Amino acid sequence: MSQQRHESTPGNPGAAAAFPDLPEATIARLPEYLRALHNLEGSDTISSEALAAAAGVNSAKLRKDLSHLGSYGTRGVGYDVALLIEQIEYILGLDQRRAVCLVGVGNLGHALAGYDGFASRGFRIVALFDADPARIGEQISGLTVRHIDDLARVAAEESIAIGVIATPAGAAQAVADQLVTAGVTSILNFAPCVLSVPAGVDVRKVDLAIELQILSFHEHRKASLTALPGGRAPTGNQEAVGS
Amino acid sequence: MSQQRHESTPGNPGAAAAFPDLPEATIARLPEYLRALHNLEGSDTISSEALAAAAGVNSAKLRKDLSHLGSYGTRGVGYDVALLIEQIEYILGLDQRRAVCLVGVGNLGHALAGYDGFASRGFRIVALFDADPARIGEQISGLTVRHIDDLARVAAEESIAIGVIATPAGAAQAVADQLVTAGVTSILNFAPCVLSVPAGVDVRKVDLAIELQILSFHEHRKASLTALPGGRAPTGNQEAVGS
DNA sequence: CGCGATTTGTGCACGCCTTCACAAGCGCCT
DNA sequence: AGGCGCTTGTGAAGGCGTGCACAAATCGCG
Repeated sequence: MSQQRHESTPGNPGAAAAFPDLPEATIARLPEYLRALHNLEGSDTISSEALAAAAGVNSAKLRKDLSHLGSYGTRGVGYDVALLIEQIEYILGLDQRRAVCLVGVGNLGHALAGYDGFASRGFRIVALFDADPARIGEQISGLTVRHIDDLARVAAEESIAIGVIATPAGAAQAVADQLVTAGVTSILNFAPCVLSVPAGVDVRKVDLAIELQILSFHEHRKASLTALPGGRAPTGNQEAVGS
Repeated sequence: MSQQRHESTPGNPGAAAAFPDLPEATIARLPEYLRALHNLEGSDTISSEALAAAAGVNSAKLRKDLSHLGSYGTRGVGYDVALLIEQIEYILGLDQRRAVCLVGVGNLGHALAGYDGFASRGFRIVALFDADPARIGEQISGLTVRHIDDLARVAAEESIAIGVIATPAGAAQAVADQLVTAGVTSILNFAPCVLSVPAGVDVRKVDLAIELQILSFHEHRKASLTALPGGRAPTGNQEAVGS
């Protein structure tokens, strides 16, 4: 897919030693490994074959990914589950339980605010914002919706570095600008539009409709293949987003 | 990230002519081009440079992508907006307004059921299912929540080929099995787990927490770089999921 | 009609990622 | 202590995707 880094990655040998720059593809898989590992707690060690199966990837790929983190496996035995969890969580910075704010408590934002998958995997949603005066003050999952103009103040107080945009597309760029001004340096964008941000700010985009459209393409292709003389039903895919 | 096709792609020259097999990376970008094009309706033609900017990609990449569909541009002029929209929608199979069902109307499923981005981009959510008896009969966005056991019957009646799973992880595999049995051949999975499906069924996964974890990694990296002597603030990323 | 400006379509080279295959290392059992 | 089986870690090859740079083609204008 289409992950890319526009990073210049300047030569920085000191930093490289302290913080190995992992391939982007590897980083995208680490959370998957972590989830699989958490399901395996109780086991002491696990082989690359078993962990790869649990994470839905090739075992060679898994070993290469983990080798980039250092050697946390024992030949003939496997990987130490607890140690590996600790290492991956450290690399991903999850041990800090980062503060996250969410802007836009409409249909989707409402659900995200209550999504317990964030809390259970290393994040704290600490503030909700919206521009609609009618929504200010509303209580959602123990948080009070605040006005977007309070963003800068609250972000500073709570040391918020990550922001989630769940507004309509039309408002997203303005919100992104406000987030950047407030010191946020990572943005997860659910609005279907391209955001323009200064260097040093990371943006990841999730577009729910795009995923369906990709599936629709494969449906269309499957249908046109089976409809043709000599056409064969294709074998299945298992794809993951994010990467 | 980690998009991959486990497709065997058998030699099928007849089908290849009728339905060119596009690179997976290209397919993942087509929806993005389509969205940008819809924002440009009113213009007659558009250059690859302008469209690429609107879609957030490189212009050479855009031209190469579109060239895979055939020649719908005119040198010296640009691409015909209306024609390109029509072509991309055809390739993606969106002109059929595919029926989609959603299983799991909890926190996230509720939001997805009401998400208008699906309807506005070529899909019809025609049925909602849940296993919880307390939820059966509930009205959401004009649809009635039905029991999961009705899935096979409804799927056949409505010709549903795409299913969305928004259940807890523990229930996802069982739901996937039921979807497959009901004839669904494409699944969009929001549950944080790996699904096992037979050949011929496509699965795409969206894990909201994973996206945050990837951002967290970059935050961690940025922090460790700036803290080091000689460390430099890195330049910004703009990444897209999906592909 | 011819020329220049503009934009598409693409050959090519480079780099990243994946996958295979195997050497190196570890533990257990005798 | 030695050997055997198992698993990790990695070298190398191949494939895919990206982006540059340019040739080919079209339009408009004089």
